[in-house]
Order: sequence, then C-alpha cells, then structure tokens
Amino acid sequence: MAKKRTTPRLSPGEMEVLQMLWQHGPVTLSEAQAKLGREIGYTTIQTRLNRLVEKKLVARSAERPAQYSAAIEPAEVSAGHLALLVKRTGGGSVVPLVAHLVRDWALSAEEIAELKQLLAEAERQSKKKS
Amino acid sequence: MAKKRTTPRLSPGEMEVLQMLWQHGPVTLSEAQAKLGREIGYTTIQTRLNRLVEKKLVARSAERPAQYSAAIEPAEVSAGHLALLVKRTGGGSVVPLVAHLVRDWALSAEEIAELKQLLAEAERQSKKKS
DNA sequence: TGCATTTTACTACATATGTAGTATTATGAG
DNA sequence: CTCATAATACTACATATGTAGTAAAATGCA
Repeated sequence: MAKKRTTPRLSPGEMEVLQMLWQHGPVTLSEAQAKLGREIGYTTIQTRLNRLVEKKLVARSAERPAQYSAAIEPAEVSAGHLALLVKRTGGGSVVPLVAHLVRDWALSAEEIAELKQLLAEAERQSKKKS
Repeated sequence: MAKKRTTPRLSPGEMEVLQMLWQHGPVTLSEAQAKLGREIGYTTIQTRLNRLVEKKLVARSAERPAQYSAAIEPAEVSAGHLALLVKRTGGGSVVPLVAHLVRDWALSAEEIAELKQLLAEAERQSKKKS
C-alpha cells in the first residue's frame, strides 16, 4: 500500500475546487470557472488550481488547454478530516460523530439499510479479529 | 431555536486549543500552556485564546487569573465540519462518511451496539415522519 | 503571416494564522 | 509601601490563503 501522506491540510477554498473536480471530471480552466461559476474570478481559480497542483492534489495534463483532475480521492480527504474530528470533538470515539450524522441528516430508509449493513460487517470483522 | 451561526471556520490551531478546553475544563493561561504542554510559547497560547475570545468561541472570566472556557460545544463544531464534509466528499450523502468511520476505526462491540441503537432510532423517526 | 482570442505565467496585495517578544499592569511577600 | 513575580496587553513578523490584475505565450482564423 502506498504512503499515507497525511492530507496536507486543505483550506476551504481548496476543498471547493476539489469538490468541483470530483463531481465534474477533468476540466479545463474555463470549464472549471464555469462549474464553480459564481462571481469568482478566472485567475482566482487559476491560482487555486496552481497551488493544488503544487501540492500534488490535482494533476494537470500536458495538452494545450490543460485538463485538471483531482489526484486524491474524496475518501482520502474525508478520512483525514474525520480522523481529526474524531480525535478532537469526539474525544477519540466515532460514536458521537456518527450520532450526529444520523441524527441531523434525515436518512432515507435505503440509507439506513446501507448503514445497518455496514454495521453488520463491522461486527463480523470485530468477531473474527478477537 | 437559536441562530445557527455557521461556525466561524476553525483553524487547526484553534481546534487544538478548543479540544484542550473541552477535555480539561476552564483553565488559566498557565494551565492552558501546561495542558497543551508541548514546546509552544506561553504568549502563543495567549494569542490563540485571545483570538478565540474575539470570535466568541471561548469565554474569559473576570477574575484575576482569568479562567478560559469553551463557549461552544464539540457537537456544534463537529456538526459544522461534518456538514461540509458530507456535502463535499460525500456528494451530499452521509453514507460514505459513516462507512469510513466504521471501517477505519476498529469499533468495539459496545460501540457497534450503540450505533445500532442510533440507527434503530433514526428508523423510527423516519417512519413516524413519513 | 499577422492579429484577435484564449490560455497560462507572474506578480501583487489584503487578511488570516502561527509564533513569539516586549511592555504594562496587577498581586503578593516583606 | 516597594519590589519581584505573575498575568495581560501590545506589537511584530513570517507564512498561508483568497482574490485578482497584467504580461507573455499559444492558437486559430482571415
């Protein structure tokens, strides 16, 4: 397994860009601006992307109208953030966090089912390991 | 219900201080430094606390050796962060996030039980509401 | 081939954050 | 009451981040 380079701290703005890249695949600068749309300057996005590229979190293709694509998985990012949250606000336990998640977001029946599934798996793992 | 003042963005350093305050109750500056311990300057913590106080996230008592205490709940903070994470890395669904939590942290049998409990409740809510 | 347009690179600057020194004020011992 | 010590306030400064202008380079069309 590859090195676990602790996600180099993502700023809000960087997150915003990454999210955009995760949703809409690789994009050019102009497309990026269109997607992020909003009242944000073209060069602003350019700068953000450049910085992300420096940090190896985004890859830029060699073609002329370069394609920018996320070089990190959403999972990796959330994992890092969650680890921090668990430690900080959960006192080390995931339960308070999950409690929040299931309480504050009205889960659909399907989602609840999925989560039950996950728990069941976790339980099996737990048993097997002990 | 009170205003939902979107947690004013907590920087890593601020989180660190808040965490300390949540764990060990109200503390004075010196105690704070002791707890955070580390090789961090006294005045550095002072500055961090001051900034936190400005942002109303920490309260300072009037007594002489002032007592600093968190003025925000861990839950509030995690709620804000999670909301962002869900939207950004989960594409709007909590499932991927929870999946991560239960997979990456080896949950104890008790924790799993608690979570099942939570899901059961969520299910009841869901049913009642629909 | 020359210019208009698009793309990319550089540069700039304000605010935020991390860190900490120095000055000032309050407090307690003698 | 005076001074040493603890506590608090101010000030400073480097790096990070958000935002964007301008210059330079590549492209495409006339």
